[in-house]
Amino acid sequence: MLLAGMTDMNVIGEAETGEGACEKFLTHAPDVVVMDLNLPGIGGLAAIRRIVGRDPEARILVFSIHDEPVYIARAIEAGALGYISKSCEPELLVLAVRTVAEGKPFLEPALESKMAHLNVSSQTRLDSLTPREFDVLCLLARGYSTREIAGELRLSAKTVANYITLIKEKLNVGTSGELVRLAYQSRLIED
Amino acid sequence: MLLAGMTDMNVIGEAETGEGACEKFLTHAPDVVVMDLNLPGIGGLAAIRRIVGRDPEARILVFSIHDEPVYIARAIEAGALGYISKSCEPELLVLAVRTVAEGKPFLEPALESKMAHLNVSSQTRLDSLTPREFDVLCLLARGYSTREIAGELRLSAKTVANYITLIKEKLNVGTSGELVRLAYQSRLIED
DNA sequence: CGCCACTTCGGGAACACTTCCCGGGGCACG
DNA sequence: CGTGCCCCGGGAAGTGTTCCCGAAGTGGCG
Repeated sequence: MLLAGMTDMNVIGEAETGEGACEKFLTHAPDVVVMDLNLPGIGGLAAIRRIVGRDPEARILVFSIHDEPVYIARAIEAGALGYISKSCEPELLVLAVRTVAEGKPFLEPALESKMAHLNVSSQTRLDSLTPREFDVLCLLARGYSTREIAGELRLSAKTVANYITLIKEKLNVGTSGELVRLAYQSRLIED
Repeated sequence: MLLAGMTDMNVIGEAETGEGACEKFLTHAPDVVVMDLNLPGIGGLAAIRRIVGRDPEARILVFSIHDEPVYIARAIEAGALGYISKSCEPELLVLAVRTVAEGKPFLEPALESKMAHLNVSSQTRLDSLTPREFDVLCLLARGYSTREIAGELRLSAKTVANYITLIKEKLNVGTSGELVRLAYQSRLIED
């Protein structure tokens, strides 16, 4: 509603899944995309990568409840231009949309400070993961089974299983339980 | 050192494992046992049950870094007489030891209030677990593998696997990852 | 441009684990 | 003294993981 009230902009559509967002982007070619990270699992991040893959000029603003550095870093790596949290002031959202629409990066000030003194220790290890491995870890940490992750990311269960093995190796843990622990400690997950 | 300074008491020994504590108790028959919950995995709780099983009159004071109601409830259920956290005042520890030595229950005042308005919602489900199932869950949540749990609890890996299946059923989850999540949400685990 | 490294994706086979069903022993309660 | 629950584990079948492999795509670099 807030965005619809911006008279100089048109709301082109909404999507409930990463795939949907990607398709809508291709058909409508909007000036700016406001992306939620956690609609279909981690689909958000994957959708950003896919959109940017098709159109490197795409202007994507992430609008997420996650305000953890890990996610911000991943979103920017994926190709997002801006990032603000859902708890921000409405005016800030409007400003962010305008800024990103102009092709300029925008990071919510409150988050900027978080990024500055981010917990390097807990992040260094997660940094060694490739984007795709990170996607898998996110879902795994939420309690998804190998098969569910495969469905969510449109992969073969086989591939997911292989990824999980790789992740365990990289993070130097033996069980999926430890991965979930690590995810919690790295603030990949709320509550 | 603090305890050794109590002139009216003798420090009989220390144990590094649940088994060790149990043996030492049987050979020395001390007036009071100061038990750490998390020395050998969850061995603490199991050790309490074992000691109390041999000597229902055993006076056990739990001295733990865990100050969550779930643990306090489990420890008391296991047969502990007192419970104080490691963050308490030294004098309080001395008082607790004396109180328990007299066969009277002792609960650290700060923890008492926690117990009063404990998060029932998150606990109700864990309540349906039997003591042994709870032990398994605790270790599982810490990232232990089925086999490691078996080793820690001196059980067959088979039995542990069966327990895990039961736990998943009772808590209504499909994956071990979800169990770890639940454990975090129930404050079974720190960080 | 060719090379190399890395990422993404998945098949196949061997192995490990989970699930389901079962039974025995112990303990408590009416 | 049965009945029910808890604890413990075996056996068989199913499911998942691990390890090894190859193919395709991408990006850097001399």
